[in-house]
Amino acid sequence: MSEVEAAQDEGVAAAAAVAAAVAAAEVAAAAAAAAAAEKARSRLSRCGACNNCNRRDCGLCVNCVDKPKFGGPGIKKQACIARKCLNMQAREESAEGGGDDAAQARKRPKPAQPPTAAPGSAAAGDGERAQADAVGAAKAPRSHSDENNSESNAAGMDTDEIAPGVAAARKEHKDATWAGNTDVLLDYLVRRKGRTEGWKRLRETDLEEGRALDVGGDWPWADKTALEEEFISMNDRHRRESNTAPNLNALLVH
DNA sequence: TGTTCCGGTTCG
DNA sequence: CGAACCGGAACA
Ligand SMILES: [Zn+2]
Ligand SMILES: [Zn+2]
Repeated sequence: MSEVEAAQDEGVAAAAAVAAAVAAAEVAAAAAAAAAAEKARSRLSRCGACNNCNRRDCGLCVNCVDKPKFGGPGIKKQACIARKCLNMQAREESAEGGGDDAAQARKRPKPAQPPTAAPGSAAAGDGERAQADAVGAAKAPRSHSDENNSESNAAGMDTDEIAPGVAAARKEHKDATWAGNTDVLLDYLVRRKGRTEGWKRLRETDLEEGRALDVGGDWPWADKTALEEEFISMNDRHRRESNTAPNLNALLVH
């Protein structure tokens, strides 16, 4: 083989390689564009079917405690750690023609009602342990010095009759929820990394001495802290991978 | 209106 | 690079 011939072969090979590279690049670019376009619309939302989706707000994790509903400042804005969906689904783009399926029923969380019956009574119990008072949830534990409570009900007696046991149970229920709130909030404040701004603002306004009451609920987790840790990492891992892996069925814990 | 909480951005 | 923040659409 002459040197000229060898050089020609090399040239041909190089040209072919370039062509192949260009083609591959085009494919990759197209894929990237498609992926980017996909990412733009279509968020993921909770499946509504997994264990966590069917849980109620625990009211104790850092994410719950952050919620205004629980007296938090709403800085983190994340789902309850115990409720973080384990199988996020692509949001179905709009409603398909005609009557849609039963996907609607399992969208939003259970209201998480306060006790409707005094503990020990017939209607109490059966998995109705968790707290989370969403009804008439007062604002922050101590909203800015503002009190406007005037009884203006001159119409006489009201027909609203709540059994004394229930009223007491509700109050206790709520007190317990709020008590844990401040503790967890404070704990998180000293334990967290990074940012300062949001919570700094909180510190000078809402934070105050918390009465430690400790919620006496029987949670499914034995060691609250350990499980919380587990869920936090799961949460983040899921979040990170959700770009490429919309379905993480492997994480289902049925 | 208030709540949920994803996902992108920014901070450490 | 992971943790924290927060804009803001979807929902109730
Ligand atoms: Zn929670
Ligand atoms: Zn789910």
